[in-house]
Amino acid sequence: MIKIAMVEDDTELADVLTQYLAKFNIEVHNFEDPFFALSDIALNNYDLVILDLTLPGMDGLEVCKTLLAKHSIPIIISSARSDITDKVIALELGADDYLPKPYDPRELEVRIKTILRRCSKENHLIQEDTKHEIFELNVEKKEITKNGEYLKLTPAEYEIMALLCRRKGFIVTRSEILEESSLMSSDEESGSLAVIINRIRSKIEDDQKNPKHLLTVRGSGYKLVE
Amino acid sequence: MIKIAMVEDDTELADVLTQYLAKFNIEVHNFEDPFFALSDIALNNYDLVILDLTLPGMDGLEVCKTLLAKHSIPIIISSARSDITDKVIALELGADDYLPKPYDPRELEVRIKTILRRCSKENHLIQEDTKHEIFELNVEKKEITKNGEYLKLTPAEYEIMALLCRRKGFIVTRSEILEESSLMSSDEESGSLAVIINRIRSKIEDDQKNPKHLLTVRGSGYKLVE
DNA sequence: TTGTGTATTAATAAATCGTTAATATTCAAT
DNA sequence: ATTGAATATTAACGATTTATTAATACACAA
Repeated sequence: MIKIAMVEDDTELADVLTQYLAKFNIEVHNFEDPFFALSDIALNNYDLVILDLTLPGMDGLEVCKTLLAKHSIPIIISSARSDITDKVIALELGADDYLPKPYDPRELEVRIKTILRRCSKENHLIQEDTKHEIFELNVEKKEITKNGEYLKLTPAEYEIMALLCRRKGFIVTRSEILEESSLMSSDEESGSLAVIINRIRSKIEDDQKNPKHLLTVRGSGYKLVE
Repeated sequence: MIKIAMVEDDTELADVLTQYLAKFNIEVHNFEDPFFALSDIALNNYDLVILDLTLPGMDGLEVCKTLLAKHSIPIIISSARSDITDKVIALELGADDYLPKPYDPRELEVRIKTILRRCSKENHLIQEDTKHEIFELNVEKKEITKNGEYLKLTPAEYEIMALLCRRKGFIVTRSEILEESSLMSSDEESGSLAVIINRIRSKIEDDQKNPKHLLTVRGSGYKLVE
């Protein structure tokens, strides 16, 4: 479970993001008030902070500075201010990423994962006890590996597999897959999905007839387990 | 035993919820009068507050504000007001969840459990003395484990087992099971239930002939014990 | 335009799972 | 102990969901 502190005054946006990220096993606590956020971050162990720069009453960059000074927690800056210097300043200060609004929640999810991966790699301690993941998704490279070995997937296969990877361990419904995948017709009744799932299995399962990783949850959807 | 303070002027609804939640080992004390509620909450240790916003005489949001200021108790807001701003305001204030009326009692039960789990995780102390449960239900993953081991259950088996888990230690009548399970015919006379109970036993009991966990309470129903 | 790679469709097969029914067992009341 | 009602067991059935396969349509790049 990834735990994130978000500092965002647009509660509606915060709500959307919270719900979206929950699907990917990311728990979001939002704070409208940056001071309250700062004190809570001091108390609880968050994995990451998402900080909106356009806050009322306080300059977001100040919050960022304080955070960096007091904690060694990864920070993603999000801002509607088109001012390019903000980005530069934030990154100079030591923020880990900058995401101009508006952005796609999926984009945010990817960045979060990327940053956490990077940070945990920097942390030798954590690197040690990081369990060996069988399936690894590299969004930048558009690559999925199984035990380090590159899986040759077609675009649609990749999209489905990537979604399953991101939601590893959790059920993904058929309609969620169809909605997410731009490459496939969203027709629920079409058999395409089953066909592609089948092809993925032939590529990732040792015994295709007895899947150990890509499981079907009858009546619900599919689920990738390690 | 989970102890909840409910502030709800619709006593009929309060009654229904109280009875429903009692089945899941949740004790509800209802207060029609918010001021009386506030004083009682100060005196007794409740685990959570369910607060109706549409109260007569006093603005529910004021109650919410007072609660948050004086206690660190989780709050679920419930309201018939369709006004979206209420939700936003409540969550901004620091309420933990918002449930628009009318809602399914089952929905409420799930939210209560979720919030308490989340809050107890934040509390390091409580996290320590959490006892090791044999059977664990993960609603999101649609997964039930026994001593950490995944139980492979069919949909109907899962539904029944999930209900038994949620009411762990208490008797669940046959008709309650049949009502709850959408997958099974609600025909009381059908023998299906017995068959499925039997199949569950074969999966969770060490000695199926002498069940230690899924017990039948002759004349009443079934009961899951650890 | 052509060819290769890929998604879709459709038709069939297979697996899954709740139901039924027939029989056995258990338990409590008399 | 005997009886009757409640529950358990087992196997077979059939409806539904999912998998498989092959044929077809489509898109994109050479």
